[in-house]
Amino acid sequence: MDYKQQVADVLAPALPELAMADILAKIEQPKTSKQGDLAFPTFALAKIMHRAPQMIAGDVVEKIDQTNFEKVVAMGPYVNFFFKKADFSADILAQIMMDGAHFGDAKLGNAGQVPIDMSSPNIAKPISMGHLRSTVIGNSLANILSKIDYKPVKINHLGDWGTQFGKLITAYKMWGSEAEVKADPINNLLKYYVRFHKEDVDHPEMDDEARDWFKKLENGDEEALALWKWFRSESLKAFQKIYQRLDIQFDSFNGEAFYNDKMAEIVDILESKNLLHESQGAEVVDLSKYDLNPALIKKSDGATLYITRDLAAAVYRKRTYDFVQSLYVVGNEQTNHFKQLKAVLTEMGFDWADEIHHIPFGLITSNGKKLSTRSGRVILLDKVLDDAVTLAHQQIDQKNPDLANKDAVADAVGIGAVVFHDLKNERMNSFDFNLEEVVRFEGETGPYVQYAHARAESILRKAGSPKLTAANQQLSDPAAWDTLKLLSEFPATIVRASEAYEPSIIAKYAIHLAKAFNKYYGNTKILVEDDDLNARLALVQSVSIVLKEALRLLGVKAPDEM
RNA sequence: GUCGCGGUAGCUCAACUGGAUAGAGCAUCCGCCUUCUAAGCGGAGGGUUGUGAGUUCAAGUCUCACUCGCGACACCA
Repeated sequence: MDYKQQVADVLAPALPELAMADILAKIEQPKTSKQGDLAFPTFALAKIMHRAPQMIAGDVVEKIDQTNFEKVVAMGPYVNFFFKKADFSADILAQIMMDGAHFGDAKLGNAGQVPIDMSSPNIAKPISMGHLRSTVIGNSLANILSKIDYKPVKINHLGDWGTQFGKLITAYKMWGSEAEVKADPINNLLKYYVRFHKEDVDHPEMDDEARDWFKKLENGDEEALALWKWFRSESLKAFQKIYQRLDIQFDSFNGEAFYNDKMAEIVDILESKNLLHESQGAEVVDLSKYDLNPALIKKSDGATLYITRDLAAAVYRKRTYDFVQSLYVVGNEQTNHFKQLKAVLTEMGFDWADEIHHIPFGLITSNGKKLSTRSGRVILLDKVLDDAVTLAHQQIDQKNPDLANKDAVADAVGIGAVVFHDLKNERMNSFDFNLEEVVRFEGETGPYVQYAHARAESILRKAGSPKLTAANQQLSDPAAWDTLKLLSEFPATIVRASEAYEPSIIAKYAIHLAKAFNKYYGNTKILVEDDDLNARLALVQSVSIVLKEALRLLGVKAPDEM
C-alpha cells in the first residue's frame, strides 16, 4: 500500500492551490515517530497564502478526512499523519510472511547483464586489506543488483601481466626454489620480489635482466611462460582459499594477460578513426575537449599500457555480455583513468561508454600511510580474518560455551565483523586500519546485527517454530512501531542502495532494524499467551527474515545461534 | 600549480531529494540478568557542523572565497 499517496489524496482537496505532484514532493518522513509517520510542511503555502504556516497547518487539519488515519495533527508548521498501527502491521507482516526471503525483490533490471570488475589482486602478491574493499563492495553490489533482477557478472581482473613478472622471474632464478614456492607460494614469491627491489638499488644490471625476461615472456619463451603459468596457478590457489572464507565466487578470472591478443584491434580502430597522435615518441589520444590529459596508448618503445588493455577489456565485455551497465569497483585514486577510458571509448564512437561506471572507494591506510607491497607495509587479509575468528571463538567460549557448531559460528561472526565493518560506512570514506575497531563485536557492528537475528530465531525455536497464519497480525503496540515501519522500508532501501551503488545504505538499515528490534525485545515479553501472540511472533519472524536478507546482500552470514 | 575527494561530540561515523530540538556507536560515569541469549537494554555528560560571505521562509546539505588533510596529474597498474 502506498501510504504517501494516501496522504497526498487527503491533502489535495484541502490544498487546491497545489498540484498533486507538488504535494507528493513535499511530503516527508519525520525524524522520530513522535512526530508521526509522514508529515507535510506548510512553509511553501505560507508565501502563496500570505499567512503564517502554523495557522495553515491548523486549517488543513480541520479540512482533512481523517478516517484512514489514527490521527492527523498540526504540530507547528507541519501537518503530521499517524497511521493506523493495526492495519499497517497486518499489511506489512502478511507481506513478509508471504514473500519470505524474496521480500524486497523487484523487477527493475529486466535481466540485463552487469559485469562487475572487482577484487583484482596481483599475482605473486598477497591479498591485503586494500583488496578487501573492492572485493566486498563488488560482491555486495552483485547481490543487490541481482535482487532487483539484474544479472551481475563478477569479474576478477587479475594483475597477471606486466614488467613485474620479469623482475619476479629474475629474482626466482637467483634466490628461489621450487620447494619453497610450493610450500608457501604467495609469501615466498613476495619475498623474492621485495628482495629484488632492495638489491636492484645497488645492482642496476638486475633491471636489465628483468626487462629481458619480460621480453622473453611476451615473445612466448618456453621457460618464461612455464614459470609465469606456474606462479599464476599457485597464486590463484592461494587466492581461492581466501575467497572461500569470504564465501565469494567469481564468474570470470580473465585478467590482464587475457587481453594480450586483443589490444591490436583497439590500436587498429584508433588508427582507422585517426584518433592516434604521436607525442614525444609515444602514441596518444588527445582528450583536451574533455578537459583531460591525453591517453597514452603506446609507449615510445611500442609497448602498450594499462588503458589500452582496459579498452580491450571494455570492448570484450560489451561483445561478450552485451551489458546494460559495466561497473569497475576500483580505488578512488584511479578516477582519472576511468574518465580517460570513457572518453576514449566515446571518441571511438561507442555510445555504450555512458553505461560504464567507476565505483570508487576511499583508501585504507596504516598509521596514516598508504599501503605498499614493495616497502613491505601490508596488512594481510588472511591474518586479519584469522584474528577476527580467534576473537569470535573467545567470545563464544565466554558467552555461550555450550553452543553447537562453534567453529562455523566463529567463522561467520569473525569474518562477518570484518566484512560488515568495511561496508557500513560510505565507500568513499578513507580509514586508517585499526584491528580492534575492525573486529569489534559490540555497538554498531556486524555481530550486533547477527545477534539480533539469533535472538529472533531463538524466540521462534522456543515458540516451537510455529506455522504462522496470515490472520491476526494486527499489532498496535507502540513499542513495536519503529520495528514495523523499518520492516516496511526494506524494499525502498534496496533500490536506494542500488542507485547509489552504496552497500553502506543496506548496512545502516540493518543496524537500524537490529537496534529497533533489540529495544523491543528488551522491553516487551514476546512469549506470553494472549491475543497478540501470533502477531508478535509474525513480527519476530519478519525481523529474522529481513535481517538475514540484509546481511546476505552484504555478504555476511546470519547464524541461527551464537 | 591544476583537478578530484574529504573536514560534523575526545575517537569512529549518521543525517533519504534543503525542513522540526544536528543523531548513533566507541570511550567515561550510573542503573538493569529468579523473565524469551547482557555480543543486550535504559540513563548522564559531551557540538559555533574547518573559517567567512551569499541564495532561501528554512543550509551540515546549494553557490563563491579562503583554509587544512589525502589522492591523481602521459611512458606503473
